[in-house]
Amino acid sequence: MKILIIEDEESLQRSLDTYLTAEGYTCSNAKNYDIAKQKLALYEYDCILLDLGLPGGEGLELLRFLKEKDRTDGVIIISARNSLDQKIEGLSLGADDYLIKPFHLSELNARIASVIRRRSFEGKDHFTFNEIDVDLKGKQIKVKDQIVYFTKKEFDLLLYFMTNKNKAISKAAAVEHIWGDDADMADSFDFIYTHIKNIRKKLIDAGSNDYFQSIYGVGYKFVDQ
Amino acid sequence: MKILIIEDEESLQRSLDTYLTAEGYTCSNAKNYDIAKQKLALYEYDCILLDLGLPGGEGLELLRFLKEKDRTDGVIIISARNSLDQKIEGLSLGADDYLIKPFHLSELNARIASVIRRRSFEGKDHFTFNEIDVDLKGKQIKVKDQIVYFTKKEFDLLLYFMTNKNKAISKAAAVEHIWGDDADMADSFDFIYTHIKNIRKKLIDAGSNDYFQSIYGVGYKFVDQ
DNA sequence: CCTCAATAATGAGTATTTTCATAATGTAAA
DNA sequence: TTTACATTATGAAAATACTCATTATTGAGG
Repeated sequence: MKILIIEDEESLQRSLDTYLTAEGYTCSNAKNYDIAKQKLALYEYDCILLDLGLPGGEGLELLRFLKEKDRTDGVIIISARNSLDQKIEGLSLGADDYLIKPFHLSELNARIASVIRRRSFEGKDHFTFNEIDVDLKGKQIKVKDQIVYFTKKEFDLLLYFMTNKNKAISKAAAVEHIWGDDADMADSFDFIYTHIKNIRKKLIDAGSNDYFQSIYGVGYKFVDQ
Repeated sequence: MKILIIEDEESLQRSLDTYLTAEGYTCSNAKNYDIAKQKLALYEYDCILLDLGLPGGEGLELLRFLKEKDRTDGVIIISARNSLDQKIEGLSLGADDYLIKPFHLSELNARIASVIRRRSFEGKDHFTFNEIDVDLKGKQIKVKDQIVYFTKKEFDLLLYFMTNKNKAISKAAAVEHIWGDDADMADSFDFIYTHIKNIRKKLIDAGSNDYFQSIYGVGYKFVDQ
């Protein structure tokens, strides 16, 4: 997953890059309008973090550029709350989300994941990976064209990992995804082991592979292989 | 719950008023800056729906006014997506949420409920109603100073009804609140009967009243009485 | 390589959530 | 009033989710 960080404030840019790289994203940086435009001309990104605080309203300019070109890159706007004069036209210009500084990196991470996931589903009603086919509308999963029944939690979890293929997912992140806001209610994440075990069993029983690779001290990665 | 609708487009204003009144809110209308300001000077509202499309940026002006006066009314901004020149400074100015036209009334309804709920919790860690005391941090409920154990779903449901005291809640709305996004996965809402039954029993066993009044064809209302 | 401590997997038990069949109740029409 | 029909209540059973104790695996440091 490729992310473009458009941010002039160097310390923030560096934290973002470090954090997101650790999260498994491939980051590219642009510290001003020109570099950003140049990179945007060359590549598409899964998600663009755009600081509207670039001088001279250049942030909005970039957003307009993307819109004109019918680009489908996900965009998350970052802006300062105290810059009252800063115009936030962004959402009308098609940005996917916004964040007001200061924000927690984990919050950013969640939004990026959500934007990427939303985009990867856009218009689709099936999500396929090798012999696994997830029917998003019918909430049904087929493995090798055979319906395999997964419980709701299993379904959510499997889909979550599939949409984050080859990306290490911490247990905490997975639990937050299952539990949503109530995640803080959980005092132990142990039940994730049970769910993973059950999903693995169902997949293997259906003649598929164990795509879940456990990452010691972190969580799991759903791998190609 | 009092809502102020600041909207100049008459047909939209009327739909909002009709719908929200049916939802049990008390609506007040303002079709321009002057009327809005006048009403705001007289009353506080639980939620203000503010169309930023008022001529001459008057919408933002109202928002600044509220901010200056340290008003705590909830504010949801409504704005048109295609009005590219419209400046959406709103979020920096302390609005609680925004909606881009056109939107579904049910979506608006959900946001209003969420804004009102959030505000009613602001800074509190207890939510009390007669002899029922909900410890929001400790996720614990006391009835007549005795701890009564509710399961997670029961807890959420009871709290939801308590925060919507005297307001009819449809089963669909309650289920959506329990299930979140997965609500569409539900093909039957029957389990709500069981949950309500169990909550009622626990409350009555603890010496409290049955505050749940069932509304035929709709759902339930948590009443004062 | 071993050893050790930390983390993960597993199986079985417990609790919660949901479904289902049935009974009770409310509403409107005959 | 009845009657018919739809909605809600209830108890019990089934499915699901979570916990816990035990065993296995991992990776760091000797």
